Amino acid sequence: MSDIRLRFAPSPTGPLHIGGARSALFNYLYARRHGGKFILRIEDTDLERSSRESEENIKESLLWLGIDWDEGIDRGGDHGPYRQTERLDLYNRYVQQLMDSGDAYRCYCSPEELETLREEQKARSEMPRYDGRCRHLTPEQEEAYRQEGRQAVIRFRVPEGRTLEVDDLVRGQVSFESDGIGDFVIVKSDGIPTYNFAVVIDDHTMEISHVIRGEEHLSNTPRQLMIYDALGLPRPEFAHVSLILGKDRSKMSKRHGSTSVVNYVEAGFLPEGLVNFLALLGWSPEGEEELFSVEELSSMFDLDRVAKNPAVFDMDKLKWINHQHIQRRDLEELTRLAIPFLVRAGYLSGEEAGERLSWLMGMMGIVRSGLDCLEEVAERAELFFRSRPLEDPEAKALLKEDYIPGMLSAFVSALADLEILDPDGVKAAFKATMKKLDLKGKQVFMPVRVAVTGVMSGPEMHELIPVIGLEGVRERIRLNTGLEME
RNA sequence: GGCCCGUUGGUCAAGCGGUUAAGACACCGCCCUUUCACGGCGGUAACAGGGGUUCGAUUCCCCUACGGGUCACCA
Repeated sequence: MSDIRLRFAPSPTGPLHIGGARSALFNYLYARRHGGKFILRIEDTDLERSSRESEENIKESLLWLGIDWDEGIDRGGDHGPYRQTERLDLYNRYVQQLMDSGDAYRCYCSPEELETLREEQKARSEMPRYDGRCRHLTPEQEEAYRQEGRQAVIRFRVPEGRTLEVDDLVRGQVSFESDGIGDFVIVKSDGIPTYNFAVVIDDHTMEISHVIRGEEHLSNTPRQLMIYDALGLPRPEFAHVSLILGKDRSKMSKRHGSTSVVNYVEAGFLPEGLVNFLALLGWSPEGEEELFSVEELSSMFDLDRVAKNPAVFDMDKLKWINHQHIQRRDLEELTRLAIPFLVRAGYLSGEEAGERLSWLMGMMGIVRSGLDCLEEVAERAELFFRSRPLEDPEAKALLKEDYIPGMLSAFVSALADLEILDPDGVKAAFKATMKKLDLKGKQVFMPVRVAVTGVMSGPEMHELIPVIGLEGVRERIRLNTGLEME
């Protein structure tokens, strides 16, 4: 039995962010790789911003990505509850311990007073931080504040002159001076612990062995280290992964476009494509291969190949990787995944889709090579469902020649004569038409394409025609040229 | 501003004292294709700057510059 335990601990304050997804993925992959457990904990101590809706979104997104958890919310386990607001009693015990040892104290400063303090410090161009004015209140002073109706917070008493060191699994030795850190709040005035405190208690009581998280938490680490030390608790291993940046090299945020996992679900990316891309953002495999399934990643991933430098989110590469995974997916599965997009485009109804599955598979087999994501199927598949009205002047010009009606008619009857309408048959029909009327390929291929599809480009005609069928061909020619085909 | 982290082609990224400095995406070219894509082949393109250490630095150390993160009763 392995004692490797990792966790993903999001705050349910919005949909799962792409950076959060990568953190979750790294934790998950590390746990899988080393035969450990992966736990999902919800950090909802921010009552204002937390919502069940966000929690649901996060869970859904994780499951969509294929990142399932062994323990935690909805799964149970021996270390619950897994939602911080349900663990308040537990935190209180540790707070009491810190109060008893003198490592924590009550502070009665009002938000306004603290704001004024910060302003003053800024004006003197000092670092804004709590000055410790409530550090040594007498019981009488405390009582007086309470009489005023003031609500206390509990602050951690930061020791002076201490050097805090982390041996970070990706960044190496990193040290901080405690003198640069002011006494910070561990319990808010409403009695709810703050992140920096709760995370320590939770990671300890849940026996988390490795904390893999974003670099934005690196500067929080010394605070957490001091709490571990004050409580006499063993520290987990830490690994801080660098941030994912937007095109302008600042932390990826809303203004960079699609930042939540649901955005990619909606655009029709495949979970394995997004996972593959995310894994490659900040981590690199040993060989030159870049396309992997989650299972493969699970057997390869490790922290020693995680990069220290931040990575810019490259949409082009995501598309390419997703394109590759689209080509690898089972055709029927891919077709089923594409159906919602076809329905949304108005090409067919959900019921029809079920009845025409094999036909749809035939179509997908042709268009999939051009897809970076499923959303694009709406455009790519359009000509299988309807002919665009003939608008392109260049295309129109092609149908003006005198020989066109005869040629089309000959071609359609050649198609009609076929025993089976398959790619080879269509090729034969093209040949027969050219031979019969003594025409060159140039006079036949493009005009037929335009007459049938209304546009100058698209899949090979010998692939397209068997799928739309003889009637489809007749109908489209009638639509685009007004000619009736026998 | 203090503290912390980082800096190899446009982007991801290998490299862990001696290499013609990989590979991928993007881009460009050619081929395939009587179309557009797909696909195949090839090409352009990088060690931020300055000091050390060393026989030798992309690699180790220091400084500078630049980028980012963080300094909340948010996580």
